[in-house]
Amino acid sequence: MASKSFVSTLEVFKKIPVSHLIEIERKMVEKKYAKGESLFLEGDPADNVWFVKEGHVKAVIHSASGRDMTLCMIGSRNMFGSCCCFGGKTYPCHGVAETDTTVMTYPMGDFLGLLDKYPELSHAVVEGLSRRLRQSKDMQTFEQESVEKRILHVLINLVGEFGNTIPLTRREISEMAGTTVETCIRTFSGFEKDGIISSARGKITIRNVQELIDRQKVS
Amino acid sequence: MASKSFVSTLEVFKKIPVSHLIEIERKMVEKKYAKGESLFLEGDPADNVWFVKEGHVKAVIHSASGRDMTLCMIGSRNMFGSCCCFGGKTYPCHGVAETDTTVMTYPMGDFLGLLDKYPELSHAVVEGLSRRLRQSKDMQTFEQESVEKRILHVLINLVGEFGNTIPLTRREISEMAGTTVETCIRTFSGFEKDGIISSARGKITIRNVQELIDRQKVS
DNA sequence: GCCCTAATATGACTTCGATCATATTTGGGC
DNA sequence: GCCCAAATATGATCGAAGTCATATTAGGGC
Repeated sequence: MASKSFVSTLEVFKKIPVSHLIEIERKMVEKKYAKGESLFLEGDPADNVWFVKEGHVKAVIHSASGRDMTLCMIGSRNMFGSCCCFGGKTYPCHGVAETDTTVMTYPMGDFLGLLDKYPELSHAVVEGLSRRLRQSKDMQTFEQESVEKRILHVLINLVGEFGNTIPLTRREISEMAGTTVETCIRTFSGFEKDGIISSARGKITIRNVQELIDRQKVS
Repeated sequence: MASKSFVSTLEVFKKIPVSHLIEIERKMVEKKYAKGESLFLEGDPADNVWFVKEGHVKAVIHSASGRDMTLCMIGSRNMFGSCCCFGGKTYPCHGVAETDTTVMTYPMGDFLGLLDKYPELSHAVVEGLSRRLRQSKDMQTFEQESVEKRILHVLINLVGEFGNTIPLTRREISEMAGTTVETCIRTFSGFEKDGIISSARGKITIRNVQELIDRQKVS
């Protein structure tokens, strides 16, 4: 059973006895989505927590002005849904498969039961939520900075997620940085001219993260 | 004991037996701050959770470009610190007394212990965190909208906090909306001309919240 | 291999809101 | 009551980035 070992690799469950994981496992349902498919829509009843098994999922909001914004990327072995759903009856954003993706779902009601049963899980969830909240606040710090700084910020975060080669297009970066494709492309041209990144179609390679961090600080 | 009744009025503790609250109470320390004083600085060790007894506290970040931004206002009987501190060793923002304020502090380590002991508390905290996270995401939705819409958004939220008369200056609103005082004043002039608000120095009166919501939707 | 769509690229123009400057008003403290 | 600092107000200017238009390139599917 490949999926059994999957559950035990999840950070939130790491302190729960392996024998109990089998029971938890039993209620999980595996689902597959093709790139671009919706896992759930904004406003759908939030009835599951999700775990990414393979691929990447993004949380998108559609603003009144029509421009989409990517709030966050959830990579392999990460949980989502929990971040927004306790106390909320519906998903506050649109979940989209960023790549071909395999996820596991777990019923929200049962998950709340697990929190009572396992204080360690509760701790891990609270920790995860507050980490995301800190991240979110952190993003707000940059939201009034220049587009260039916001893009640098997004890139620096993505290096943590993907390593030095980021498999995303300029459009995707622009949606994460809250700008337009055109502005994003122009900014990247500048970065390439200055030699701090190189890129191919749908792929960005960072030579040295420190250079990005330094550039973010100046003027 | 006035402070004893205070603890029992806190939302997060509402499901905990009153007899246990006395013990919790014992570790709380009351502190008073004058308007403008700092409760903690960004980067201070996050060693306490806080409860507002009287007044208002704001969470501020200082961006690289020097402009301050108010992330949130915490009103009477609300908890803060928890939102950012689990798993984080330091406060990620600057806590400032928005008015003359009385707060109660509770040691972070003991609070984590309480979470294990009282699943109901754990639930309440998780719920609070995810509510704040949803709010935060919600703010991001507006951050790429026009200044007018952002200001309307801030006002609508503040009505929930203060009722129809908001005791804040245009400077304070501008810091919450991520704009300048001048632009904020100009926008308010427009609102007043159209009769959807009236105002005195440091006080904004909303005639009808629905008018704000409607205006937020157009064009 | 070819086609079509999406990604990358670049120019021209416009606009929103920041910035700077300068008044005027007002309430709290002495 | 007077003074002063902060709040409100308004004009003029500038620049970053959005918008629109148009080209070029490259990869995936048949």
